[in-house]
Amino acid sequence: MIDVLIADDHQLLIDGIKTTLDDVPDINIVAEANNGLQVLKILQSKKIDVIIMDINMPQMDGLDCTKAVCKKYPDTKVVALSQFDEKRFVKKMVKNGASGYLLKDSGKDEIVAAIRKINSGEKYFCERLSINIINRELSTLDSKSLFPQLTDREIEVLKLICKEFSSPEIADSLFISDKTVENHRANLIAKAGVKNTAGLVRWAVENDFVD
Amino acid sequence: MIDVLIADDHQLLIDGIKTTLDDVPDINIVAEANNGLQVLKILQSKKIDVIIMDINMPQMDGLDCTKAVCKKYPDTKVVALSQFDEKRFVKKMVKNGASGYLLKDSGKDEIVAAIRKINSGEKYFCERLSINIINRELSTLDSKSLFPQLTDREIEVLKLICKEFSSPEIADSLFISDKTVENHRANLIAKAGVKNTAGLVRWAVENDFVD
DNA sequence: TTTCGTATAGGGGAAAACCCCTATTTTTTT
DNA sequence: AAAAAAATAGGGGTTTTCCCCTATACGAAA
Repeated sequence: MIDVLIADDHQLLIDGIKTTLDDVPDINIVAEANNGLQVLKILQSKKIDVIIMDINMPQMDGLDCTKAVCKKYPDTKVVALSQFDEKRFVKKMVKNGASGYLLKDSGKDEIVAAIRKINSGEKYFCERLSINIINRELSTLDSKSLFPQLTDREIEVLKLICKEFSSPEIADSLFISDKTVENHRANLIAKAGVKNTAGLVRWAVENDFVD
Repeated sequence: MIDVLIADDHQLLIDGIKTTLDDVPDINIVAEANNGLQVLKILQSKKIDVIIMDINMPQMDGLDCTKAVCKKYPDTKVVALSQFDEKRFVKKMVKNGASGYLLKDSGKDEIVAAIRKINSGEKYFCERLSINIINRELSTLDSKSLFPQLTDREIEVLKLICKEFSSPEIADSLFISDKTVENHRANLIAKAGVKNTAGLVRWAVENDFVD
């Protein structure tokens, strides 16, 4: 039996999925939430196998919630549910730990297949993702190897570099030495596999570390 | 009477639009295509007023096709049709000469309004484009003034900067002095309205000067 | 014909980036 | 408790970027 939580701010959609999955014997909808905070609250008391997670939610969205869930409850799998088949969202969700991606107009078979696959530890990406090219990329690689693992501080520095801050300016705004910033910058350049700050910024923009 | 061509690789969507526009007296669907090459072929024999152009198509996509059409047939207007309301796509299509942008889930009224406006030489941008801010930018400005006018040489230098070339390296590969490259770099930074090379690269990526 | 824009190139100097290192403290993981 | 990873910071140097200028040559536009 797979215990599933549905998180979406549209109750209609939750009801729709519940109805759809009503007669599936091995899938059990045991909880629902309308935003990311509710998800975290439910996880404190209930053990959940798979979360069907909308990306756009108030208070705490699916991106941040997925990140939090995958960190605190690594056994709980997340499948993203969205109306957009946008490269950025897909990549971002996978980066945050999601095991799969479904579009909101997916059929019953697809949803059921996704839940089963993901519960068994596999990945599942909706066939109709416009960028099918990245399917293979994403399903073979996991969130750790997809991107070099940047530390929180490195991401912080990277974002400031992309906002045209110089090393001394970053040092001032983070209350650290400019030598430390230069170290972070060098590590970022190495991790991104680029040659200089220009390459780093391009890599950051193309891999959604900005905005 | 407005003669319209629909270009989309999903026949279902073409049929949908045809049905929708069936009873509009002044709009006539006179042709359809499933990719960009077919569009160019049709234009050789038929005079078209407005092309409803999908962005994602096999063989030749909407971006390249729009560029080709606007160059060869300046009287034929193009309205982009896409499921993505992504800044990048919108900007790219406008840059390539499109007169408007519609989302695929637009209503009949919106499609009809767009075709009429665009046929009369105006611009039309779907209200629900998530980045409504740029609506005013785009509808008042044309494709030439949308971006600061970079010279050919500047674009050449810019692309090399984005490819992680340093000024001396660029100088070597273009057979000019590194001082000249530095001048181009400074002019680029000024034209882009950014502070340093990091900002320039980000601006270049976001405005599709790379790749 | 004169002006304007573009491409070219230089001088000179300050700031930043880049590249080696080493090293300590703190946090996380095992 | 020990080991690993992350964050901190420094020394010392080279290269590049950045910011002032000036200046010439050329072609196109006014």
